Amino acid sequence: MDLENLNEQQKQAVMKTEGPLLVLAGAGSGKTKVLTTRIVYLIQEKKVDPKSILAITFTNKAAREMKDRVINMLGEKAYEIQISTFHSFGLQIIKKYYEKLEYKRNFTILDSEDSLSLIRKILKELNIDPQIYNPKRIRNIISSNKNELIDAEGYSKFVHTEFDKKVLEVYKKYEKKLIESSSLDFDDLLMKPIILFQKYPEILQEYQEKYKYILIDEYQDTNGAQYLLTKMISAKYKNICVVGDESQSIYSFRGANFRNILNFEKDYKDAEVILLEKNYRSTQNILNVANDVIKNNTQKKDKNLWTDNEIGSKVIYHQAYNEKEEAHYVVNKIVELMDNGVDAKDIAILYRTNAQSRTIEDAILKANIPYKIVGSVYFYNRKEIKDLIAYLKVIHNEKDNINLLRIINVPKRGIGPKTIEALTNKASLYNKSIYEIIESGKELEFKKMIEEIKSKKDELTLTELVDLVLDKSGMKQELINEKSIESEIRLENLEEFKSITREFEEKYGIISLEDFLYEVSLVSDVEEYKNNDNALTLMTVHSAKGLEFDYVFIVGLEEGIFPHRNSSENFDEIEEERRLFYVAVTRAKKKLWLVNAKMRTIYGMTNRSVVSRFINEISDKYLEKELAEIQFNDYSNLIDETEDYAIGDNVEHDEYGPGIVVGVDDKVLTIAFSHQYGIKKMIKGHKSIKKG
DNA sequence: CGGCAATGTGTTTTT
DNA sequence: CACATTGCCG
Repeated sequence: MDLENLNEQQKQAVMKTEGPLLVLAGAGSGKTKVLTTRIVYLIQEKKVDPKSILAITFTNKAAREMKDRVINMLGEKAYEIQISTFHSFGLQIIKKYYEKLEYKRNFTILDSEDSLSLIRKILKELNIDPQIYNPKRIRNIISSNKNELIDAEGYSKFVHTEFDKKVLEVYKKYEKKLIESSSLDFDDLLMKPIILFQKYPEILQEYQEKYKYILIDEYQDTNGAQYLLTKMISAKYKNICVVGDESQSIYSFRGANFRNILNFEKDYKDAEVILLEKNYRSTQNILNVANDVIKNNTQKKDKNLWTDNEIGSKVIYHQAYNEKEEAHYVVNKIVELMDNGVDAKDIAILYRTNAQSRTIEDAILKANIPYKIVGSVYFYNRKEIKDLIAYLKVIHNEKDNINLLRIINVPKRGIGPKTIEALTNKASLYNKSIYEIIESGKELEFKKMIEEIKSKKDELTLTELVDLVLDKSGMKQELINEKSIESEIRLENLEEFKSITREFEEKYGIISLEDFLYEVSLVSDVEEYKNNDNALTLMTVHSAKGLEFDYVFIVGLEEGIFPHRNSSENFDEIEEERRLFYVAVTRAKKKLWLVNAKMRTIYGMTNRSVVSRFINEISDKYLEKELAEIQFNDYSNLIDETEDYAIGDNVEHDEYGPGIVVGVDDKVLTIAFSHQYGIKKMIKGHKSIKKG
């Protein structure tokens, strides 16, 4: 087999098939190529049975990409390789051994929003004030414990404060309710297989024997459960190859532990380590910027990206006057690029928080550039879609109280909070599901409706079933009656959903409701089904991981935004923000712009911003700085240079009303406005301020 | 029970 | 500012 198009390190990583191997793959160093070539090498050269290879990724997208590439290289045989995400792998195990885990065959997978409503419900039942015990926070605590394999019982050992005590109470009830409703949350998909393996060593052995060769992508993002799961399965043959880059670990807030990668050599004594430092993606200038910043992190392996690519133009650092001008600047540059023949799809605007997309979107709309915003509103998170799926889930598993409560009064059928409370109480009194104890009233009509659909479901295709649900539930009619733009969009989304079910049917032939629900539960983004048209991409840096673009704009490089204010206190969190910045920079192939604004309005408050520390960490020799005070003419007439101020002057602001000057410096006034606006800094002589 | 006004809250999010 | 959630009243 031909390995000639690989570099020396890549070749080593492919050929070292036996024993533990750690591949530290810098951004753009050909990681996926190594992984896929390695799989092919195992099969073709080492005559390994495709069935004994397990390759694990984090996203469906990555799994699919790997699969496609391997299919291209291997053909038919590739279908026998187990290439899947952590969660779908976990699900497969649970599907096989659900009985040993006390689950019914028709268990439900709850998404994070479902978990949250379950927690809200539990708080209510336990009479715990959600103001003090924030449901989201509690969910996160429970989730991170599960990711570290700490169940409620285990958590009881960590209880110190009153707060912990309440969390424990909720956690216990949460566990109980999941079992009662035969439901699993996302974390269970990883945790339950481990519990299964611990309880039944013979089952673990079966998996150890089956998967003699294991590959894990993005190892820096593994959490405790994922780490242990793969460790257990690889324990016998120890042919485990992990690929990752600790400098790209950006999900620690979700339990990812990049120390898993740093500790790999300790975990596997005879591990070999291969560094992939040659970058095939970016210009030297871009890499220099990335290296300059990331070297300020203390927790990392030494690694220095280099490239044979050209030096390229310097990275532009542009400071705009405010966020509108920031957007204006970026859009102008993009128009320029496109005038010079660049395709919109080769350009991306990256930001730290979704909220930043608005201003940019406005500017893009004015310039009439085709664009797409990735990941802000997930298709499956839209209300009407979630409602429809909730119906399907209840039809599949009537014990699923969470989804039942979601739709019992959707569309409105006169079942209000009182009735719901009564039903909930009765259900817990008799230790039955809500569905079971329904015997009268409007809710009985609801139950009969579900029963009717259930009785017909076996004769229908999935798409027909969806139609029946939309019809019988009244969801469709409600939207038709509403006749608003909003309801039109919702109806369209439901149609879109049917096109997805149709696609499933084309792909798999007859697909059961069960399989469809499992699949849908593990796929959160419909973009994955959609074609990539030629559009400019707007997205958060997090969503940009793993992608690349010729031209990249990173905006909002200000203290408080990037790095984010919630992370600026804590050392570890700042390092994570820095890794995030590193990820952002290394997305760019040809040219990179770093952009920020001097003034920014957040939550309706305008404040002067401080340049992001990451900008200051970059050596001047790689940067071309454009520190525009006022970039565009239409702003210059707002400044009146003749006005002079002193401390104590009374002023009147267009928006904030009366204020008193409390500070004057060269160009900037500090003004105290009424308390709802607070103290603000403004450019001296700005037309929005008048002496009063 | 359902609709509307008041109030509060505010990162990132592979599954 | 923009959105979600809560609380009150018809």
